[in-house]
Amino acid sequence: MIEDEKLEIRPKAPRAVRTLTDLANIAGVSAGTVSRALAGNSLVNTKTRDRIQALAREYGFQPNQMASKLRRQKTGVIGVIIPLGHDRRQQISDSFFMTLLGHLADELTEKGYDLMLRRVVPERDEDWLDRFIGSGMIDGVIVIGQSNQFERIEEVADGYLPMVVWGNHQEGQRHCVVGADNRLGGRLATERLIAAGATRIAFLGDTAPFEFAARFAGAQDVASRLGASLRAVSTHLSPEQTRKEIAGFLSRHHTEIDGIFAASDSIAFAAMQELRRLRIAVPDAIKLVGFDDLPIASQTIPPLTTIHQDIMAGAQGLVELLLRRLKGEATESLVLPPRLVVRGTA
Amino acid sequence: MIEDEKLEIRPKAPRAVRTLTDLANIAGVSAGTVSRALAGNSLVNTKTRDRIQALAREYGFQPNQMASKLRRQKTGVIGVIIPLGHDRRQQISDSFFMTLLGHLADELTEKGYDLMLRRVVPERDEDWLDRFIGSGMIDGVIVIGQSNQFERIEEVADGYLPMVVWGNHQEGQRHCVVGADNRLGGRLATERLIAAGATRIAFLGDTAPFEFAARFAGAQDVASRLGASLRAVSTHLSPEQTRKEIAGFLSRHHTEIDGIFAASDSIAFAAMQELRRLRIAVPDAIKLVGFDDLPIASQTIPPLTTIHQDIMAGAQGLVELLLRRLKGEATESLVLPPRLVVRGTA
DNA sequence: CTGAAAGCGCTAACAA
DNA sequence: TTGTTAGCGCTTTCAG
Repeated sequence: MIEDEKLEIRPKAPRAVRTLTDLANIAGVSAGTVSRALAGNSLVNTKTRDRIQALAREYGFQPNQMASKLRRQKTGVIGVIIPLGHDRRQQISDSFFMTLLGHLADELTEKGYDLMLRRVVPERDEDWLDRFIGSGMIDGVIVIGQSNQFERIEEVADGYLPMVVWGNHQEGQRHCVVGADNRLGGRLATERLIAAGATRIAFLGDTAPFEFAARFAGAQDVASRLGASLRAVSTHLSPEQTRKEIAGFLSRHHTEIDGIFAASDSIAFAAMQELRRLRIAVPDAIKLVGFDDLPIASQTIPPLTTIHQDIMAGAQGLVELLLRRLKGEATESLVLPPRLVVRGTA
Repeated sequence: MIEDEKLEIRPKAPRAVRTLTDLANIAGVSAGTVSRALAGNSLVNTKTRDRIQALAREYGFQPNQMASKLRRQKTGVIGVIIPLGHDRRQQISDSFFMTLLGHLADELTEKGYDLMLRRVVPERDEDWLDRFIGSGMIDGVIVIGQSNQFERIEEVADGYLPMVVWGNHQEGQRHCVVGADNRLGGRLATERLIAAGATRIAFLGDTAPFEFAARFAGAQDVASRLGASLRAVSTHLSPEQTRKEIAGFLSRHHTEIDGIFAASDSIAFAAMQELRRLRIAVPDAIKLVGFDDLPIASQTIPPLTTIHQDIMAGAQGLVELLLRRLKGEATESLVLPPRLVVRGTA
């Protein structure tokens, strides 16, 4: 008899205690009570609660999240999606977006949410956003960058509240966005170039994405007002391609300009390198201003004059607005003030 | 009567078709059939399958993943966890890790998995890894960086197969790791410094993490063999703190050295900046070699001589090994060859 | 304060 | 080829 019992018990031993019911049996209570105890529910006797929690720790028990999420109809997970729209591989602001992502992870963790990350190529999948939202895996979504998907995002926003987007704010748009005032940033950058003596300015960067378009628009505002000439040199595709296009433009047309407004720091770095290769002095022959203020911006030689974006404030804003939307509030967009950081290139 | 019926039906209308059963009712079949049709199960009649799929599209129906995952006992999600161990804020290789993360996202997506990201401070939560694994939310886990958690990871590896770690390979370790041969990288870097004329070398970086320790060990191998002196200048805590420590060391001791092996490119950049501030010529007075070969490394002035790590190959290796482990295979670790890239600093 | 019971929405035997 | 049925493991009324 004793042997039989052993034989029956053994097979169970290795798999330990996997379910609420397992633990309930050990504790001599019902599954419901265990559930309440583990949730810290005040309806349960303090003693039993402590006892069950101790047991759970002892057996390394953790409730199955899938079951819990299914039952409670919420997941505790926020989706973060990066559309790689106008560009196959990670676009220019890549480094910027990745830093933003890091802060988002910290911020969400602090608020008790998990983060599900997805990178998509919208061209390959029309329903990239609906699919993520409708997957039932996330309670809300943060979109990093509007890419060339402004319209798609607008459509989704009409029927789905818990979504916040990092990007540019357009007059009258329907989706909730957090981002710098790109147009103002463009103005600040261009004013600086002109103040430093530039009169013939080139804007370097893809003008298709709204963020960049706004930066260019800001540059136009100022250039036309202050009588400087401004031309857009639109780059395309991959970072390598961008680099080539910049190199091509500079080698052919550098004599026609005396100032560069780079749509991002990454582009500014590429331009600096090319200017150096061409032995064109920065800022003496050509002034240069970037955008983003990546950590590395202060470490180039000469250090890069650029427009600072507060990434951490951005991440906090995204999360805070999303949490409010999760509660059903319809929030306003948040436009963060950019700041000119004068260093050595203009 | 008719009014009553309306009143009962209305409230349901707005929420459209939310479950398999809803769609089954519309299609006039059973939930089981819908499930099979949507899964592309070949057991279902081609006609009904197409009809149901069309209906699903029409109504924008997507099956609830939580229910599916619970039922199938697998989630289709891979956890990616970044332990911030020896350091509160993102440690030195931050930029490197973030790039790795980007490639991981692409790689996992391609294999049909979703990615759940979590950053943790192990000191605050002893069970950081068990908790993630035991959450029931992920099928497997990729740990980015061993940080100071080598032992913890080893323990977990004993009882949990589907885990792969980015980091350093130690003789006889039990967890499956993917990473560069850091010791070899350290040797290559130091050989280069000495070949460039350095004889008194400083290693800059926190030697606590195994990856960095191995890089330092490689440096020791070479220094002792080739008769160069080598000292470790261990940095700590945050990037800002690191920067201060580097500045402190250099301003006090720069005359005592003629070569620097920086544990990462980020550290190398900080050192370059400080050297420049002190008006110490690189590479004339002090040679400098980094580690990682971040994209920006080629853009500093002078461009950084460094040890190249193939990040994409690393990401692919991590995912491939994990998928094999998911199938029950016990895989070997993967050690990637580092490569010296000679540029302008040594 | 605790137990019993009814599902959350889906999938996979098992029947038909 | 399709329908029926029995849960996956958890939470939460509703009783007691």
